[in-house]
Amino acid sequence: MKNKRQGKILELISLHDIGTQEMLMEKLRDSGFDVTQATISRDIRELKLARVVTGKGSYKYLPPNVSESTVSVKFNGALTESIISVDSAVNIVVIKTYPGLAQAVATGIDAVENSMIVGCIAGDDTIMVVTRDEKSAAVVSQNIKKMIKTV
Amino acid sequence: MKNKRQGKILELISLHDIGTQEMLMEKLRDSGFDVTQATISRDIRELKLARVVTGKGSYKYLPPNVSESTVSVKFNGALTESIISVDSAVNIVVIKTYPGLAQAVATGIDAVENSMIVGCIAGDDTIMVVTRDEKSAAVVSQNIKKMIKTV
DNA sequence: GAATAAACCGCATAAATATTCATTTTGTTA
DNA sequence: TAACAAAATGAATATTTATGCGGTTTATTC
Repeated sequence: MKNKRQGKILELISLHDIGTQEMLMEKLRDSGFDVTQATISRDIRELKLARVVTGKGSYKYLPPNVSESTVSVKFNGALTESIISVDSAVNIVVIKTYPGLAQAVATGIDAVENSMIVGCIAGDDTIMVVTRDEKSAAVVSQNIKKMIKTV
Repeated sequence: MKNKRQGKILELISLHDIGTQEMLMEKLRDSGFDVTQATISRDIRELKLARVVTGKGSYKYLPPNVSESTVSVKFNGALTESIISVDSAVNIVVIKTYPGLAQAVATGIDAVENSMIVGCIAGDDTIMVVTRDEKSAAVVSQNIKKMIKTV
């Protein structure tokens, strides 16, 4: 029963915008699954669902996605050692590397997928990272600097 | 104050595993931001953070996932079929393509001359289009997305 | 089938988060 | 600067979510 119910939960949240466990409970009951909020809370933990803020400012459950796995990805030491300097202006972070290594480092930055980073482009020894806003640029720049230091 | 604080929040959640707003409140206070849980709740909504279940079964705040705001499409048009996603930040539009195709697509974008576009450069799989201002970036980004969809 | 253990789940409640309302702070215009 | 409007915030509280505990069901082994 539990498996079917959890399958139904995944189906429901992908079909509708469901913002609370109570709302989910009602939908589940419509589908013949008569459970309490407590059980749904446990299901959500087991399914590793995320509760996110939508564009409209309301809340919504989402299936597990890249967000979790991507965050754990870290730079490896070799890459951070190729970085000479990091600087930022407005919403752009500029990273200088030793000649020919920019592509490799940029690949690493792409791997550390981060919602603050819109995208990045690399030449031979320079990388430009476009971030969502000025604030993000500062954070990203600072994070990269920290990574350099800890290596 | 609010902006700095929210920037700090982004920094804190990217550096530590923060599972509750109360925990975040303590870290913020350590950093000199003396605010209440209520304010943090509002910040979280504004920053569109997500609360996700970690691998260990605990909870954790994360920045919003890129995939939410990124349009990823696969289509069968001449140039547009090589485009994976379009996004923008401030006055820059970033277009991701399949590997090696960025140059070709960029040539197409240059061809579609537009007074809003200052210029663009292309790497291997990423194009950056610099526009006059923020509004232009939104328009250009929107137009490209439409081109992808209508093909 | 009986005995035992493990998983499941509801109830009640604790813990965490969101929101209302009143106040203060900040920004704007004259 | 004064007067006003808008934004930001805290305190209290409502709402939502997580969990301890005990009962029940399910699975396993004899």
